[in-house]
Amino acid sequence: MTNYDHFDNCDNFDKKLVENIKEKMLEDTIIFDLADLFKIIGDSTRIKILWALKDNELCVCELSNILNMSMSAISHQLKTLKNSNMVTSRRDGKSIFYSLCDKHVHDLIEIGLEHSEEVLR
Amino acid sequence: MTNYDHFDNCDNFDKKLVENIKEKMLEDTIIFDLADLFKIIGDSTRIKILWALKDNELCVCELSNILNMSMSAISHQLKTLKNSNMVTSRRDGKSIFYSLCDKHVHDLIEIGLEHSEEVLR
DNA sequence: AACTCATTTGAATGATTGTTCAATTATTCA
DNA sequence: TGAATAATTGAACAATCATTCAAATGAGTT
Repeated sequence: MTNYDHFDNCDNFDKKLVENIKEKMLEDTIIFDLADLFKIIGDSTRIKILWALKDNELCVCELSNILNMSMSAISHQLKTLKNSNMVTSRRDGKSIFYSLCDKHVHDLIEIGLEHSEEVLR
Repeated sequence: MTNYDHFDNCDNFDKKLVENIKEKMLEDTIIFDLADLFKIIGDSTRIKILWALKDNELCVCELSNILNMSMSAISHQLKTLKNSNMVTSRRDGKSIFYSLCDKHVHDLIEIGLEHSEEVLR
């Protein structure tokens, strides 16, 4: 556990400000959860899947056709999305239908869309 | 350019629905920009940096102390944040002060925080 | 000018990740 | 039961990425 305390001595180092910011820093568990959340939607394939599932439930075969990707690739990504509680599935005969778990998931993408133009210039 | 058209023939394949979703799919450029945006804030170090810069401008030395990481690591991350137009810098003497480029950046993290508890169970 | 301070840079490393491929499971239908 | 369909799985591969280390830069100081 390295402690980089040899870096607390630059000329303008504002000890009070730094301590204040340290106190107000988010807890590590929260930060890691938050990073994980953004990591999940930080992939174009997964964004497409979530966008396709916006108003419909779809089977792997249909998603594979919509994204023009192999069913295996889609299935792997659906598993990731399921592990993050973003999609659920239900079996109907031979097919398995996926749908959004939570409206929050879609909201986040919408909000990202609104901000992306402005943030990324 | 593989075309996975051998996947458009499962029993329940809803051709109309699939075509409809394809039409409403986001443009690729938009999806990639959006994925890039989420990718950038999908890292705990960068989230901490952005959170620390919420209300203050800070130099690399201070950030290095707040995150307890080497200045080199911080500097590398600041560079990616700068390339994504999320932070700016200004030199003052020997130090270089970084600050948030845009309120949208911080908004996105706040929104992610609100949603993360509900999305991630 | 030489010296220190604050930061940046580039190469190297280990870790993670998205997709492919081949094999496997689970269900339906004949 | 056996064949066909729909989806999942795990290993393998290449690509990307965060951090470290050592060296280099640029600004202030003496």
